[in-house]
Amino acid sequence: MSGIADVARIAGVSKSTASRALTGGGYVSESTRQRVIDAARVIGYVASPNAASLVTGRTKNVGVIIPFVNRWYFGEVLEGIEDGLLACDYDLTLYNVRPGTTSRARIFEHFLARKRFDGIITIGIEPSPAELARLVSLERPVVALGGQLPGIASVSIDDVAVSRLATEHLIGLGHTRIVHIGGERSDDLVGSVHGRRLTGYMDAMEAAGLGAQILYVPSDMSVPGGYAAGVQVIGDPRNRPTAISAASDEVAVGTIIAARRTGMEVPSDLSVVGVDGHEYAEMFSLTTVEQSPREQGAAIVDLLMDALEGRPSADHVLLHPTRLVVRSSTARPRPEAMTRS
Amino acid sequence: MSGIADVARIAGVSKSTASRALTGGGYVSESTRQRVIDAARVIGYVASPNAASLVTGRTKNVGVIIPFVNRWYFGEVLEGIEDGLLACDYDLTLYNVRPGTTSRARIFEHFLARKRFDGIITIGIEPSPAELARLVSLERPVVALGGQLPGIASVSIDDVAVSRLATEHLIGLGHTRIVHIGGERSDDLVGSVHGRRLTGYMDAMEAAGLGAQILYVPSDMSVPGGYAAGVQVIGDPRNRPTAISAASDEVAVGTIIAARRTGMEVPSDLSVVGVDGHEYAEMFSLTTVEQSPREQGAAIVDLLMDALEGRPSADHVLLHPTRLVVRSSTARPRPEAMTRS
DNA sequence: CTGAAAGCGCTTACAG
DNA sequence: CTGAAAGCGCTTACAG
Repeated sequence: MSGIADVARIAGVSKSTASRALTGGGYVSESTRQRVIDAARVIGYVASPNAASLVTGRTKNVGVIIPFVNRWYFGEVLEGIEDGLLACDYDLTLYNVRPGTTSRARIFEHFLARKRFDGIITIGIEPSPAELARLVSLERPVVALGGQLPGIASVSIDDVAVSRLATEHLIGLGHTRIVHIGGERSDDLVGSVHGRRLTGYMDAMEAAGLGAQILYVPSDMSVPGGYAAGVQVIGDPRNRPTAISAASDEVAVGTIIAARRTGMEVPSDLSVVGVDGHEYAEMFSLTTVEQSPREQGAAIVDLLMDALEGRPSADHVLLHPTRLVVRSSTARPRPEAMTRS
Repeated sequence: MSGIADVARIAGVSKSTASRALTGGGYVSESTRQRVIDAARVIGYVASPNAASLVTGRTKNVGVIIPFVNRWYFGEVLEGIEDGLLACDYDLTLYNVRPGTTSRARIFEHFLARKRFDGIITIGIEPSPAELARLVSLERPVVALGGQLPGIASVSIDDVAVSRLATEHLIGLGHTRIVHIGGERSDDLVGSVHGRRLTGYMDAMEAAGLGAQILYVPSDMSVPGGYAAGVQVIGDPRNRPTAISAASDEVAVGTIIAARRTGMEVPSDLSVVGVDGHEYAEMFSLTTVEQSPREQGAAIVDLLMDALEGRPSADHVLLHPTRLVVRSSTARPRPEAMTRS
């Protein structure tokens, strides 16, 4: 394992000069720089990040705090972040704070305290006050993706608006008996993304004078969750809605699977709309409000880099664009269904 | 930011003693140790990993090289590994070498060379000779999950056997026109998991005297991939098989979705069997050969820890157990279908 | 059982 | 533009 002393010796300069040539700081004559760089390449020299960090105080590493890795949104975002960090020459340390595990406390209290990073990106995390205090105490820039941390720069979509738009799409088609699946009032660790999407649904219903028809069924934000809830909602033939506004595409897909299994046709018997732009959306011809988590991952990296390099960032809270994509999981309700309402 | 000198001062001892008390190495009287620990707690002291690594040569960090984060198997395994490393007090640095990206080369040539880890876990990676040479040149223990690296300790399932078993299950039910979806001959970066599963299918067919009926359709190892391939296979009413042996549950699920969409009933018109034990399996009543990626993640961490602590590991190539779980996506073929064969 | 000293591999003022 | 020296925050022989 060769060190900078070896490079210096081969290039015939001092360690100081070798360091300057390699890191790009300070004056070095072009010819010397070239000689040093060549020497480094010849022996395959790579600076020890530990030693460098010790003196510079920078680690060239970013910590990513994420609740799941195995859900579409989180996986996409994580890959977007990884790409972004790679381009900036940063490593990524993964802190998986799955809700309902004891490891979450351990990570916040023990692992983060090591400060092995120049900054932190949280994804879909709504920290408790104690956790937030921990985060602040690290004295490193923190940026948030898809969660609202007080006083922390963030990137997200407007979760209320997307769900309102999805619901308005159903209302515009003539539906009145619209059930929302996914939402819940209580906000748990994943953040109240589903809570805000429920709000969007309710807003749309009320604005259309359908406040009395508001009905929502809580569900896990996953395909099996949507399936289980869908079976329940569809099961009762007398109170069956004509349309479902799902809190996410995973929930929507689960609902469609449940519908098909029950022998219902989508969209003739039941319209279903989701939110996300999931990779399965096309396969299920799912009408949805699309977001782009990969780009959000890139955007949050940019925001963090601004903070790390002391650049003022354009915006404190960056709202990422979304768009309604109409496919064939939604249609006008059947006439008899409409009159029954 | 307080250092060990502060702890030492408060506890009234030297830095040496403070360090010994905190790291557990060498002799320290019980009372002194307690005083040091208390002092550290009072000021919230956490040793700088950089400084410690610089002298010990250990980073307490593990690099994980993974092609995807967004596929069920990989996500599960990653969470299992994260849990295991957490328990051993190791951080996890993620190296996402998605196939078909330029970042793969950059990671192998640039990022890994920093050696920010005590060891490496590769997941489903079949490195090129050059990449393997890189890995070896790091002079750190490397262990592999689900890929075969020459001379490297590994954990995996018997991919040939699971697929053979799945196919035998179909044959046992009386099927003879069985198509395999997923397999391909060429092996790409993800490793030839699908190649080995194709082999298992062919072995079973040949052993049953059905060699002439062997037929396989390549597909992406994903739900949309299985859907697309399924539509093709099912589309031709004259050559339609009575059963599908899918290379993975994701492919199987995609096939089932395609079948339902085409108006076919599973299993009465078509039996489908998968491999994995995916979280969707139950929702689709999928018969499958179950593996447990989370436990494999734990097992590979154990293997790496053995190597890091100089313990001889029990086994060099550890084959993880699997089991056939019969649900209702498979059944005897219809009589007329059988005679037609 | 404890402390003074050296050193891990770098970078960075500071002189020249 | 270049080099000698100090120091980043720890741990570890080595004496005592």
